[in-house]
Amino acid sequence: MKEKNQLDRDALELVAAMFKIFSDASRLEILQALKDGPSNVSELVDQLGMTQANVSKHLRIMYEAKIVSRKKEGTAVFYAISDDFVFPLCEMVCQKLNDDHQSQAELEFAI
Amino acid sequence: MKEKNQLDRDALELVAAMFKIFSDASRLEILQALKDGPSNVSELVDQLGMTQANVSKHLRIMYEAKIVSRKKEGTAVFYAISDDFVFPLCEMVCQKLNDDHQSQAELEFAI
DNA sequence: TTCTTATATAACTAAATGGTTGTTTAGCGA
DNA sequence: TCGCTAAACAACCATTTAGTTATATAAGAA
Repeated sequence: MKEKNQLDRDALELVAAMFKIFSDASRLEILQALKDGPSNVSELVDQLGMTQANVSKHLRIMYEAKIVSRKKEGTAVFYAISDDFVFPLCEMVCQKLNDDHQSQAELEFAI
Repeated sequence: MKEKNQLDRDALELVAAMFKIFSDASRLEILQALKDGPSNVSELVDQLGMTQANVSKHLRIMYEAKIVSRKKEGTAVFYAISDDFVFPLCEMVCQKLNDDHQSQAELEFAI
Protein backbone atom coordinates (compact mmCIF):
# COMPACT_ATOMS: atom_id res chain seq x y z
CA MET A 1 0.00 0.00 0.00
CA LYS A 2 1.65 3.10 -1.28
CA GLU A 3 1.85 6.35 0.65
CA LYS A 4 0.48 9.32 -1.23
CA ASN A 5 1.77 12.40 0.47
CA GLN A 6 2.24 14.08 -2.84
CA LEU A 7 2.10 17.81 -3.38
CA ASP A 8 0.04 19.19 -6.19
CA ARG A 9 1.43 21.46 -8.83
CA ASP A 10 0.51 24.67 -7.02
CA ALA A 11 2.26 23.57 -3.85
CA LEU A 12 5.31 22.58 -5.83
CA GLU A 13 5.35 26.01 -7.41
CA LEU A 14 5.54 27.53 -3.96
CA VAL A 15 8.37 25.25 -2.95
CA ALA A 16 10.19 25.98 -6.18
CA ALA A 17 9.76 29.71 -5.65
CA MET A 18 11.36 29.42 -2.23
CA PHE A 19 14.31 27.50 -3.65
CA LYS A 20 14.64 30.17 -6.32
CA ILE A 21 15.34 32.77 -3.68
CA PHE A 22 18.39 30.81 -2.63
CA SER A 23 19.53 30.12 -6.15
CA ASP A 24 21.49 33.32 -6.53
CA ALA A 25 25.02 33.74 -5.21
CA SER A 26 24.58 37.43 -4.49
CA ARG A 27 21.62 36.74 -2.26
CA LEU A 28 23.58 34.03 -0.47
CA GLU A 29 26.38 36.54 0.03
CA ILE A 30 23.96 38.94 1.64
CA LEU A 31 22.56 36.23 3.88
CA GLN A 32 26.05 35.21 4.85
CA ALA A 33 26.80 38.80 5.78
CA LEU A 34 23.61 39.00 7.83
CA LYS A 35 24.56 35.87 9.71
CA ASP A 36 26.78 38.02 11.92
CA GLY A 37 23.83 40.22 12.80
CA PRO A 38 21.62 42.90 11.31
CA SER A 39 23.05 45.36 8.83
CA ASN A 40 21.67 48.34 7.04
CA VAL A 41 21.84 48.65 3.28
CA SER A 42 24.90 50.88 3.19
CA GLU A 43 26.90 48.53 5.34
CA LEU A 44 26.07 45.66 3.03
CA VAL A 45 26.95 47.73 -0.01
CA ASP A 46 30.34 48.59 1.48
CA GLN A 47 31.02 45.13 2.76
CA LEU A 48 30.00 43.24 -0.35
CA GLY A 49 30.96 45.68 -3.06
CA MET A 50 27.62 45.55 -4.81
CA THR A 51 25.67 48.57 -5.97
CA GLN A 52 23.06 50.05 -3.66
CA ALA A 53 20.27 49.38 -6.13
CA ASN A 54 21.29 45.80 -6.48
CA VAL A 55 21.49 45.16 -2.76
CA SER A 56 18.13 46.83 -2.24
CA LYS A 57 16.58 44.71 -4.93
CA HIS A 58 17.84 41.46 -3.45
CA LEU A 59 16.76 42.51 0.02
CA ARG A 60 13.29 43.31 -1.19
CA ILE A 61 13.01 39.86 -2.77
CA MET A 62 14.09 38.16 0.44
CA TYR A 63 11.91 40.40 2.52
CA GLU A 64 8.84 39.52 0.52
CA ALA A 65 9.72 35.86 0.96
CA LYS A 66 9.94 36.46 4.71
CA ILE A 67 13.54 35.39 4.82
CA VAL A 68 14.75 38.71 6.14
CA SER A 69 13.05 41.32 8.28
CA ARG A 70 13.46 45.09 8.13
CA LYS A 71 13.52 47.83 10.70
CA LYS A 72 13.74 51.48 9.91
CA GLU A 73 16.05 53.60 12.06
CA GLY A 74 16.21 57.18 10.93
CA THR A 75 17.22 57.17 7.31
CA ALA A 76 18.81 53.76 7.57
CA VAL A 77 16.98 50.47 7.16
CA PHE A 78 18.32 47.48 8.99
CA TYR A 79 17.79 44.01 7.67
CA ALA A 80 18.14 40.81 9.62
CA ILE A 81 17.64 37.15 8.92
CA SER A 82 14.14 36.38 10.12
CA ASP A 83 14.12 32.61 9.87
CA ASP A 84 16.98 30.41 10.95
CA PHE A 85 15.90 27.64 8.66
CA VAL A 86 18.22 29.36 6.21
CA PHE A 87 21.34 27.96 7.83
CA PRO A 88 20.56 24.27 8.03
CA LEU A 89 19.13 24.51 4.54
CA CYS A 90 22.39 25.81 3.14
CA GLU A 91 24.41 23.44 5.26
CA MET A 92 22.54 20.56 3.74
CA VAL A 93 23.41 21.68 0.24
CA CYS A 94 27.01 22.24 1.23
CA GLN A 95 27.19 18.79 2.69
CA LYS A 96 25.92 17.39 -0.57
CA LEU A 97 28.47 19.35 -2.55
CA ASN A 98 31.21 18.21 -0.23
CA ASP A 99 30.13 14.62 -0.58
CA ASP A 100 30.12 14.89 -4.35
CA HIS A 101 33.57 16.29 -4.89
CA GLN A 102 35.37 15.68 -1.66
CA SER A 103 38.60 16.15 -3.49
CA GLN A 104 37.64 19.62 -4.53
CA ALA A 105 37.82 22.85 -2.59
CA GLU A 106 36.60 23.03 0.96
CA LEU A 107 32.99 23.91 1.50
CA GLU A 108 32.78 23.60 5.24
CA PHE A 109 29.66 25.56 5.40
CA ALA A 110 29.06 28.52 7.52
CA ILE A 111 26.55 30.90 6.16
CA MET B 1 35.96 36.77 18.66
CA LYS B 2 33.90 36.27 15.57
CA GLU B 3 33.68 33.01 13.69
CA LYS B 4 34.63 33.29 10.05
CA ASN B 5 33.32 30.22 8.35
CA GLN B 6 32.39 32.23 5.34
CA LEU B 7 32.23 30.85 1.85
CA ASP B 8 33.88 32.72 -0.96
CA ARG B 9 32.05 33.76 -4.05
CA ASP B 10 32.95 30.67 -6.04
CA ALA B 11 31.64 28.36 -3.34
CA LEU B 12 28.46 30.37 -3.09
CA GLU B 13 28.02 30.03 -6.84
CA LEU B 14 28.11 26.26 -6.43
CA VAL B 15 25.58 26.36 -3.64
CA ALA B 16 23.35 28.65 -5.65
CA ALA B 17 23.60 26.34 -8.65
CA MET B 18 22.41 23.44 -6.53
CA PHE B 19 19.46 25.43 -5.24
CA LYS B 20 18.66 26.39 -8.80
CA ILE B 21 18.10 22.75 -9.67
CA PHE B 22 15.33 22.62 -7.11
CA SER B 23 13.84 25.94 -8.12
CA ASP B 24 11.64 24.52 -10.84
CA ALA B 25 8.27 22.93 -10.16
CA SER B 26 8.54 20.48 -13.03
CA ARG B 27 11.77 19.10 -11.67
CA LEU B 28 10.21 18.79 -8.24
CA GLU B 29 7.33 16.92 -9.83
CA ILE B 30 9.75 14.50 -11.39
CA LEU B 31 11.57 14.00 -8.10
CA GLN B 32 8.28 13.44 -6.36
CA ALA B 33 7.42 10.79 -8.91
CA LEU B 34 10.80 9.13 -8.43
CA LYS B 35 10.27 9.01 -4.70
CA ASP B 36 8.18 5.88 -5.21
CA GLY B 37 11.06 4.20 -7.01
CA PRO B 38 12.91 4.30 -10.32
CA SER B 39 11.06 5.12 -13.51
CA ASN B 40 12.02 5.27 -17.11
CA VAL B 41 11.40 8.34 -19.20
CA SER B 42 8.22 7.10 -20.83
CA GLU B 43 6.63 6.28 -17.50
CA LEU B 44 7.37 9.76 -16.26
CA VAL B 45 6.01 11.29 -19.44
CA ASP B 46 2.77 9.35 -19.07
CA GLN B 47 2.47 9.94 -15.37
CA LEU B 48 3.24 13.64 -15.39
CA GLY B 49 1.83 14.69 -18.73
CA MET B 50 4.94 16.51 -19.84
CA THR B 51 6.53 16.15 -23.25
CA GLN B 52 9.26 13.58 -23.66
CA ALA B 53 11.81 16.21 -24.64
CA ASN B 54 11.02 18.26 -21.60
CA VAL B 55 11.28 15.34 -19.21
CA SER B 56 14.56 14.26 -20.77
CA LYS B 57 15.94 17.74 -20.43
CA HIS B 58 15.08 18.01 -16.76
CA LEU B 59 16.46 14.56 -16.08
CA ARG B 60 19.72 15.44 -17.75
CA ILE B 61 20.04 18.55 -15.60
CA MET B 62 19.44 16.57 -12.43
CA TYR B 63 21.70 13.78 -13.58
CA GLU B 64 24.56 16.16 -14.16
CA ALA B 65 23.98 17.56 -10.69
CA LYS B 66 24.17 14.01 -9.34
CA ILE B 67 20.67 14.22 -7.94
CA VAL B 68 19.41 11.33 -10.00
CA SER B 69 21.15 8.28 -11.39
CA ARG B 70 20.49 6.51 -14.67
CA LYS B 71 20.57 2.92 -15.76
CA LYS B 72 20.03 1.76 -19.28
CA GLU B 73 17.87 -1.30 -19.81
CA GLY B 74 17.37 -2.14 -23.43
CA THR B 75 15.97 0.93 -25.08
CA ALA B 76 14.61 2.29 -21.85
CA VAL B 77 16.56 4.41 -19.42
CA PHE B 78 15.62 4.23 -15.77
CA TYR B 79 16.20 7.14 -13.49
CA ALA B 80 16.31 7.06 -9.72
CA ILE B 81 16.96 9.52 -6.97
CA SER B 82 20.60 9.10 -6.10
CA ASP B 83 20.84 11.23 -3.00
CA ASP B 84 18.28 11.21 -0.24
CA PHE B 85 19.26 14.65 0.91
CA VAL B 86 16.58 15.74 -1.52
CA PHE B 87 13.76 14.85 0.83
CA PRO B 88 14.79 16.57 4.03
CA LEU B 89 15.80 19.56 1.94
CA CYS B 90 12.32 19.89 0.49
CA GLU B 91 10.72 19.12 3.82
CA MET B 92 12.59 22.01 5.34
CA VAL B 93 11.26 24.40 2.75
CA CYS B 94 7.75 23.02 3.16
CA GLN B 95 7.96 23.49 6.88
CA LYS B 96 8.95 27.09 6.32
CA LEU B 97 6.06 27.66 3.95
CA ASN B 98 3.67 26.05 6.39
CA ASP B 99 4.95 28.23 9.19
CA ASP B 100 4.52 31.34 7.10
CA HIS B 101 0.95 30.88 6.01
CA GLN B 102 -0.43 28.26 8.31
CA SER B 103 -3.87 29.41 7.37
CA GLN B 104 -3.26 28.63 3.76
CA ALA B 105 -3.44 25.31 1.96
CA GLU B 106 -1.83 22.26 3.45
CA LEU B 107 1.73 21.55 2.53
CA GLU B 108 2.39 18.48 4.62
CA PHE B 109 5.41 17.60 2.68
CA ALA B 110 6.02 14.33 1.11
CA ILE B 111 8.15 14.49 -1.95
C1' DT C 1 17.38 -4.75 -43.74
C1' DT C 2 13.29 -2.21 -42.42
C1' DC C 3 10.04 -0.74 -38.96
C1' DT C 4 9.00 0.73 -34.49
C1' DT C 5 9.80 2.34 -29.98
C1' DA C 6 12.66 4.88 -26.49
C1' DT C 7 15.61 8.48 -25.47
C1' DA C 8 18.57 12.31 -26.38
C1' DT C 9 19.66 16.46 -28.64
C1' DA C 10 19.54 20.70 -31.42
C1' DA C 11 17.34 24.90 -32.65
C1' DC C 12 14.15 28.14 -31.54
C1' DT C 13 10.82 31.25 -28.83
C1' DA C 14 8.90 33.59 -25.02
C1' DA C 15 9.40 34.79 -20.48
C1' DA C 16 12.00 35.60 -16.41
C1' DT C 17 16.09 37.31 -14.15
C1' DG C 18 20.30 39.92 -12.47
C1' DG C 19 22.54 44.00 -12.88
C1' DT C 20 23.06 48.88 -14.26
C1' DT C 21 21.77 53.76 -14.55
C1' DG C 22 18.98 57.34 -13.33
C1' DT C 23 15.35 59.15 -10.56
C1' DT C 24 12.47 59.64 -6.43
C1' DT C 25 11.21 59.57 -1.77
C1' DA C 26 12.31 60.22 3.02
C1' DG C 27 14.73 61.71 7.12
C1' DC C 28 18.16 64.60 9.28
C1' DG C 29 21.29 68.64 10.03
C1' DA C 30 22.72 73.32 8.92
C1' DT D 1 14.28 76.53 3.71
C1' DC D 2 18.33 74.00 1.49
C1' DG D 3 21.44 70.54 1.10
C1' DC D 4 22.99 65.81 2.15
C1' DT D 5 22.57 61.01 2.82
C1' DA D 6 19.97 56.50 2.78
C1' DA D 7 17.05 53.59 0.54
C1' DA D 8 13.64 52.34 -2.87
C1' DC D 9 12.07 52.26 -7.37
C1' DA D 10 11.59 52.45 -12.48
C1' DA D 11 13.28 51.60 -16.93
C1' DC D 12 16.27 49.24 -19.56
C1' DC D 13 19.60 45.60 -21.33
C1' DA D 14 21.86 41.22 -21.63
C1' DT D 15 21.63 36.64 -20.27
C1' DT D 16 19.43 32.61 -18.87
C1' DT D 17 15.80 29.41 -18.84
C1' DA D 18 11.64 26.35 -19.60
C1' DG D 19 9.18 24.54 -23.05
C1' DT D 20 8.18 23.29 -27.93
C1' DT D 21 9.11 21.21 -32.40
C1' DA D 22 11.78 18.63 -35.17
C1' DT D 23 15.52 15.59 -35.76
C1' DA D 24 18.99 12.14 -34.52
C1' DT D 25 20.57 8.07 -32.26
C1' DA D 26 20.02 3.56 -30.48
C1' DA D 27 18.06 -0.89 -29.63
C1' DG D 28 14.93 -4.46 -30.34
C1' DA D 29 11.28 -6.89 -33.50
C1' DA D 30 9.71 -8.46 -37.87
